[in-house]
Amino acid sequence: MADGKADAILDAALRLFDERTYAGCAMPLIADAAGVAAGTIYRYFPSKEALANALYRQWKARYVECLFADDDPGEAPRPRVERVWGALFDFAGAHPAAFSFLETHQHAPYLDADSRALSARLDKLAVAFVTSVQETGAVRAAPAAELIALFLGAFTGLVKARTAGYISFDDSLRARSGDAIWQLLARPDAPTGGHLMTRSLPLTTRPRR
Amino acid sequence: MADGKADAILDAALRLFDERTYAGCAMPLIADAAGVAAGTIYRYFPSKEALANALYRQWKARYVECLFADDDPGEAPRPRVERVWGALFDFAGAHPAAFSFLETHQHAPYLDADSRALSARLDKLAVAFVTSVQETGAVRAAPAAELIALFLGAFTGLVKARTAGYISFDDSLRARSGDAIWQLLARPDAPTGGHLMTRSLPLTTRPRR
Amino acid sequence: MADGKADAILDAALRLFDERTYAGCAMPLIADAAGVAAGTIYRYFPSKEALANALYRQWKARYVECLFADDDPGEAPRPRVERVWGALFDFAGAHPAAFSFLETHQHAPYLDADSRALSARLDKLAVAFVTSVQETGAVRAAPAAELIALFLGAFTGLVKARTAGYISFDDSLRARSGDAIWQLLARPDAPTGGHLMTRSLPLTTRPRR
Amino acid sequence: MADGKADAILDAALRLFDERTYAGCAMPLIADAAGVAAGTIYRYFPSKEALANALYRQWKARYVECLFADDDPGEAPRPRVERVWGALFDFAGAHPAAFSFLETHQHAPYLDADSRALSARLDKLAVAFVTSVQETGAVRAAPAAELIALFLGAFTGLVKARTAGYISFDDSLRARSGDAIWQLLARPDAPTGGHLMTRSLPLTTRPRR
DNA sequence: GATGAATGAGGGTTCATTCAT
DNA sequence: AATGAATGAACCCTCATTCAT
Repeated sequence: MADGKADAILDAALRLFDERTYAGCAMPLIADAAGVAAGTIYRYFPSKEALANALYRQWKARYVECLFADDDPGEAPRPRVERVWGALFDFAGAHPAAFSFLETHQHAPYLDADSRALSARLDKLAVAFVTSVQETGAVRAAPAAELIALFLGAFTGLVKARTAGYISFDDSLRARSGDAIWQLLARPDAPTGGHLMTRSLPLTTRPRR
Repeated sequence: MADGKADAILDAALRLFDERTYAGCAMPLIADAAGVAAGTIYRYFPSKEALANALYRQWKARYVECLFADDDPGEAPRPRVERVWGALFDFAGAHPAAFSFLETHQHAPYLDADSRALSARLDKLAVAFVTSVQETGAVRAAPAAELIALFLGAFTGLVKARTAGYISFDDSLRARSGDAIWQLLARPDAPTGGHLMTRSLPLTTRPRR
Repeated sequence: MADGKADAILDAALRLFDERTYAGCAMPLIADAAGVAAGTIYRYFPSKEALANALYRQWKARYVECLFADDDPGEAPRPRVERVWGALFDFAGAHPAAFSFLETHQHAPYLDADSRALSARLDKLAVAFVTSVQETGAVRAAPAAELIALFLGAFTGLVKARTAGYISFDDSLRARSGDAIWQLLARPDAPTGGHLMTRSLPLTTRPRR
Repeated sequence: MADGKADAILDAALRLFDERTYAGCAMPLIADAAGVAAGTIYRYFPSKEALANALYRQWKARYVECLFADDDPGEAPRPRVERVWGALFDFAGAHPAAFSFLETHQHAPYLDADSRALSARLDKLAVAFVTSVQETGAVRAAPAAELIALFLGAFTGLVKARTAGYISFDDSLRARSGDAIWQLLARPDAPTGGHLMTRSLPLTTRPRR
């Protein structure tokens, strides 16, 4: 995972910031974990704050990139939602510390304007996605922020449970939780149907009221 | 909320630990926020770590206490689930910082054995609750830890969204999200029914396979 | 010389900044010399830079205050000049490190606006003094800055020679150097005269050419 | 001024040591200013201290060399003094940073025995010069160190005033200040005479008392 | 020879904790 | 009991120096 020194430092920082919080881990600790001297960090990052921002941006960018990468607005809502859920699984499965770090440090005081801008961009994409699936009528009419909070919060819960050792990420979890989260989002009185049907019958899904 | 000095200190610490993390806030800062001198904290708590543990235990105990306080194992699953969801709403609505603190600092390295024991006790209660509602057949057959993670994670998502100013806690949110979370937990092919029916038809809910 | 801790710190800093330059002496060194812990300095001064500025201002103010304190514009030029020379002697005799510090750190990059303003104020007073004594015709018609440079530079030379152990400050030095400096300043073809005579018999002293 | 790399390094170090003090400037800064890599300095100078000493010695040697280069003990005191004053002007005019560096770092703690020896040699030459001109009776009978301090201090004052932008070095300054400094040194009651006469009448200049 | 990345001791500064008041 | 000045270890960061390239 770590090729150059900068990467080794970023990797070590990611793990330690996630485990011990930003303020809770000393630069020499990160240096040790990265296998470099304390001073070396400063050849790559001008300060601890800059390191944390670089870290945040790096992962947030990857996160944004893969989250809606395969989304197809022409598809039916359920597969779209499950695809995003699957993308979360893929991302957090491969980079649990990164996912956790991004969630935990969402509004950290040391994040600079660029980092916040990136975060805001993701927020907008998420709102656009939710609004888009809501427009089909298959998804609850709640405020987008609310559904995002439930959806993302639920997934974050899984990641934390995994980190705590309570559960493990596998295909069965992915399938079960994907179904569960769809039920959470689905308009209760809408014809939900199975995977196969949803795709073929989007037009029949009409809100009753 | 703050009666004696100890309470003032605990209140200040709660807010600041939640806002700035444990390592990110200095004792004099807590003292200032509590309106006492730095040295005074040490008359009530032997150390910063002890203060954090006292804080954690105080709120975790209240949390545990109110979470399943009104649970009635004889009731139907849906109202039982919604009652717990409502208890979360009540608790987090009244003490958002406390809820957030408990969630964030769940596995903090400074928590001592007693704090962890308390945490484990809540975990057990939660597992027992989930197992209990699963036994009726109305709730998904997933591992309890998984459902707890989704359920609690989703609620935590709401609290964070509220803190970020994206949503606000009100009755409509409570109703909407209560319904959504039930759908997340409910056995997909079970007769979900309305609130009133759920209670009367638990026995008919049979898994297909 | 040092009463409270702040004074002890200022005294230690004065001596060490003078001996080893600002960048050349570490805060713990100052703390040791002041007989306090390193952290204690920061209860009185927010930073090393602030300490240096406080030091500069403290002494510059005293310096300005005593330099022209006894100057009487109605007096004859020579006694006025010698009074200032005497004031320098008194000040530098009592506080050699302070005088040296003020001279050496005159344009130090860490001096803030207030410190520079104080310095500029002294410069103006000096120019006003020189201009005033020049107006009598008894002092060279050179630019004020030039005469000040020579005058103050000569005195600084004495202080450095004293610090190096080459000379010692006593009444005979004061008298000799006071006379010498007057000769440096005096208009060459002006009636110089002795101390007593200067005032009453200027006209009898005729240059040969 | 910079031929090889060593010279470039010395030139950069001279300017920076003078501007920011020895402890106040980092080796990479000097390297940058010299247009070489940090490590390259160590191919020419074993350490920062050694670099500073080399610098000090280089300039002190040139300084000593040119200060009394044209002195002719057979000449009259006034022209001899003014020649030295002129040599100072030439040296400091051509190398203001060098002059300033030599004066400021006179007793710097990092100077080694050789550097101090060189400094002592100059001191001796200066004392010899002063003693020599005093013997003619045309110069004050004060201790040589005292006259040197006044003389050199006055000149240093001019250099500092120039650096600060208060004055500029030109022929009129040289003439005016040369006259002034002679008046400072001249025996008050001795026949001072003009330039031309002084030279022809050294033997007649007898102290009266 | 020259480079500049890497080192780690030491710099300025903060902060958990103590203790005289 | 309460204070807050004082402490010094530990923090983030700099920099003289080294060494693989």
